[in-house]
Amino acid sequence: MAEVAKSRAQAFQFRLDLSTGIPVYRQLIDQVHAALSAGVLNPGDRLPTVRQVAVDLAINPNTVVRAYKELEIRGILTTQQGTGTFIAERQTPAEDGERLRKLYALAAEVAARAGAAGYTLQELIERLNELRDESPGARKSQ
Amino acid sequence: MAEVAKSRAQAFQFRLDLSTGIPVYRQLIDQVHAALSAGVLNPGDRLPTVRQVAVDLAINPNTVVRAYKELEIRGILTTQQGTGTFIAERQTPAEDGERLRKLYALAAEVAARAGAAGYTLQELIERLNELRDESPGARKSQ
DNA sequence: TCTAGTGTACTAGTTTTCTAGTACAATTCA
DNA sequence: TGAATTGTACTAGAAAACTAGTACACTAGA
Repeated sequence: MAEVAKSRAQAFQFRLDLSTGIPVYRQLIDQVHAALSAGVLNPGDRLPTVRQVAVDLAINPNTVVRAYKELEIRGILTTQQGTGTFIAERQTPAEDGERLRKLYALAAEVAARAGAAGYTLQELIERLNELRDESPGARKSQ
Repeated sequence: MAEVAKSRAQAFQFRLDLSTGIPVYRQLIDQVHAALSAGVLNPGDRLPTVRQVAVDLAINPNTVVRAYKELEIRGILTTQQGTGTFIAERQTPAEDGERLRKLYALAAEVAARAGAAGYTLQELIERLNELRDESPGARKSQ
């Protein structure tokens, strides 16, 4: 028994809302993003195993894999076959990982809010584009 | 021959980029939005007819209809069977005004938060664009 | 080595999305 | 009224998205 996994941040659990029509794998991704921005998950934390999530939510392991894989591609987490899945220590070594990670989290949250309020992402993006064009002051101080 | 349509803002034309993988109907919607924000299209302007667009772009009339219909639902344009499709005089007829105002408020708040966190609006917009392209579904209630 | 626990790969079925085919209905104008 | 022009409705097929079934491979620990 991996007591490490048990004693640490194993508390994290996924939820599922089938009434929204939002794909399961995307809900998982969003929840990881949200947990990251909320500080519930931190670098090095272990995520529940593919099978564990599959059993808990009564879904197929591959659906969990898909979510984990996308997050891994973005550098959000790392997977180690036979060991487990963990929040990456450094999200994106390319640039300032922390900064980019927060930007992702912010974008995800914004997207979720817009959707919940009945707006398409496209609509929001257009308004933001207008704002950007209107007030160059909102840009990086130059 | 409707010389009215000919002499007025009939200049507007749709384009199509099949290499992007973005659905045709969506490209049409985006182009109307872009033309509106760019001032190329203005309230009262007539859009090319469903059939005209279908012929020009070698697509099915119903694909054009779908784009026009979504824009109509949002109050962007009005259609009149047997007459044509026009940019709505008032983009925000009463109740839609409330909706748009809230969108503006949301956009403003988002912009403020991004700025406070040290991101440019451009950065956020780019991430949102990625999110949009990743999940074009999200299913807006119809 | 052996076993338990982990992620992975391949394939397939179902659902949703997107586009098309075809016929119908409303409007305008001579 | 009747023809031409416009948008609309219904149906269906192809493609993509999403999830599932099943077997395999890697890792850690006894």
